[in-house]
Amino acid sequence: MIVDGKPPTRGRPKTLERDHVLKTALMCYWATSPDVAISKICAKAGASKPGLYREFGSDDGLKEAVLSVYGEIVSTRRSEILASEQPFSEVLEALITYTIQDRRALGLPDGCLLFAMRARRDEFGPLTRKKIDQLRLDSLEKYRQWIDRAKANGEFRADMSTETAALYLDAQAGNAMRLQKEGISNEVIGEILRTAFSAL
Amino acid sequence: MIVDGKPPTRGRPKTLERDHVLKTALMCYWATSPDVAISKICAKAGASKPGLYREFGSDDGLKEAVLSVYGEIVSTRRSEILASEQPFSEVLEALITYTIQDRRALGLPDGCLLFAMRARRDEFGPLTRKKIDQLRLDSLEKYRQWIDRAKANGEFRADMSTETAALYLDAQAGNAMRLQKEGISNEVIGEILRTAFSAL
DNA sequence: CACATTACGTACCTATAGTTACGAAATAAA
DNA sequence: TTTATTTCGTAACTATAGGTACGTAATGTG
Repeated sequence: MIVDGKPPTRGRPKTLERDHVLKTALMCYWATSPDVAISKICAKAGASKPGLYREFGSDDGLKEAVLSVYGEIVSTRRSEILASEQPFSEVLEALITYTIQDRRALGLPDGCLLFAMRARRDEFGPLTRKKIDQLRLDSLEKYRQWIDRAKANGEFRADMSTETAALYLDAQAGNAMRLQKEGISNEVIGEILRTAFSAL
Repeated sequence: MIVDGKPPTRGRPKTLERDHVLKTALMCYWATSPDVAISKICAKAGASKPGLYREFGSDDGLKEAVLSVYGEIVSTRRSEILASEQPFSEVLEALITYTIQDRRALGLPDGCLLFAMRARRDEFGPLTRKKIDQLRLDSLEKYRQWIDRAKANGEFRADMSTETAALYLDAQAGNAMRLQKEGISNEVIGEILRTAFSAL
């Protein structure tokens, strides 16, 4: 069988749609919890269990792959916002807007899968744990760079360490996502975020 | 067998130490996660499984009972702090001191069991869910009362609704407990709390 | 003493989790 | 067509979860 420019390969052609499975698992984890059983994901994705294991190796491997996809999306968007050359306060406002967007209207679950999984880090396998840690470090690093730039511009108080400020921003974002998952309205969450950011 | 002032009762005397089991379960849940299996709690407490089920009815019942104990302790201490007649800012500082106390030095696990369980509310049975909701409502109510008193004294900005302020305080406390569980130092957490509270 | 009563805990039950053995199916190469 | 190769998915396996049936032990009562 010839597909695209790939050279023809021997053996039975693969039919498992990796991306579809990943997206299915992502939505399952995100909408409910990362506890969702592999069997359920298989059923929802219309894939067989051995197929999943061939592709991802294990439950741990699947979760790692899902987090890679999810982390890529979230991290990309955040980088775009933080890399902006706008004034500090406007970037803050953009962060708020992004955070409290109406996910339901976009067909997305409330809350943030990454924060949900971070809260249960120790329950996962080594691959997932490593991915969680990496995404967290990446996130903090992006915040740090942004804050350091703001400090250089005199837009950020010098009496707060960059590290603490990054932790603060990350914590407030996590807060917002948890409140959203608990059903608090986005307006109130916005008010809370603005209050928290007004301290910077 | 005659114990205390209780009238003698027929049948084999009960040997299961309810309080000991509750404390054991509490520490298990708190130190790791509320996922800890009943069998493990039995082993740690030196009790039999049927004994546990006779006493608490189910996994759900045990978790509810544990939350009752834990909630009572936490809520009592918070009430003491919030009921103080000290100035608003000093009560805030007392809240911070209480929040970032060195739990390890007291032989207690880091973090807060209640916040940990709230994050996973939907995974529990009806009794536990109800208890979680009740404790959360109690907590918010205490914050509201305190804020309203502060407003009456002119110690709190009038442009923020009491409801939102209560949510804000509760959210910051939850944040602190999660950061503590993640291993962030209490000094940094204190700095973050002071920053968050400085916005009020 | 025998009896009614209550709690005890061993040894099981059922359901479900993650995981895989293995024979069948589908392809390219010989 | 046959063979080598690769993937397929049914039907298992093992471990562990929450939960309980039931015979036994320990008490007060008559």
